[in-house]
Amino acid sequence: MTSPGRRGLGQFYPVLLRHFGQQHWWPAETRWEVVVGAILTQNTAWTNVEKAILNLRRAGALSAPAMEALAEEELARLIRPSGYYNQKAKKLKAFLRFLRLRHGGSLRRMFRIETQQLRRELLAINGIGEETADSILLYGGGHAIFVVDAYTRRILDRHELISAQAPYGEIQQLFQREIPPQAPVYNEFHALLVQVGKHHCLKAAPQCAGCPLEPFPHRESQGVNDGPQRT
DNA sequence: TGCCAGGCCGGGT
DNA sequence: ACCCGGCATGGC
Repeated sequence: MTSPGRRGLGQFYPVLLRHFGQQHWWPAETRWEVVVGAILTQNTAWTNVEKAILNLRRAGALSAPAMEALAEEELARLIRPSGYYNQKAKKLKAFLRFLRLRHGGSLRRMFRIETQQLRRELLAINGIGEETADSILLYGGGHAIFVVDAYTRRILDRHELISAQAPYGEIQQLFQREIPPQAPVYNEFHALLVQVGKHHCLKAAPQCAGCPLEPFPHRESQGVNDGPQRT
């Protein structure tokens, strides 16, 4: 009978889907935009990324060749609203160089590489860590790999399914063991977790009331101790 | 006003 | 193998 996860997890998905509906992620027009967005959204609110992408579009720089033609300083200026703009301009340039040298500048060719092999290649690029690599793989290339982000960590920690300090790979494997590897499902599931995270399981306050996952076992506070004693 | 947001890197222990 | 400081903007 294969118990569905230790508790929840597998059961979260249908509940969230029913509550929020399809998310239609990643919010981008093209696969190249997915790559750009994945880098720009590192530790940054998506609304700021939207401003940066709008700047790029208005400058006609929202394609790989056009972006690569820009001076790094000019690219940094355009993506300024997304924060860390000097770092991120460098990262975009690093990805562009990788794409051109290693895959002839073609995302279609790049995404034909086997999942784990391509993942290693992406991680070797300076500025691409695990979450960014997996976002590109899943949302850009349709590879069946689960994306773990801060929301995912917080939600699983809140439900005591795994420690928030657990290594990325452990959390990822938890999902990939429980959920059969289908990209559309991984895509939707992660998008739904972000949706939950935006309204509940906040860093500052729990906000458990009204959460669709409220029926599942969880703790209200996030401290190691149970928060302030109520005496 | 301070805290937060869909991380990652490099240097130090 | 961890831990930390740095990177930066815009919204509430």
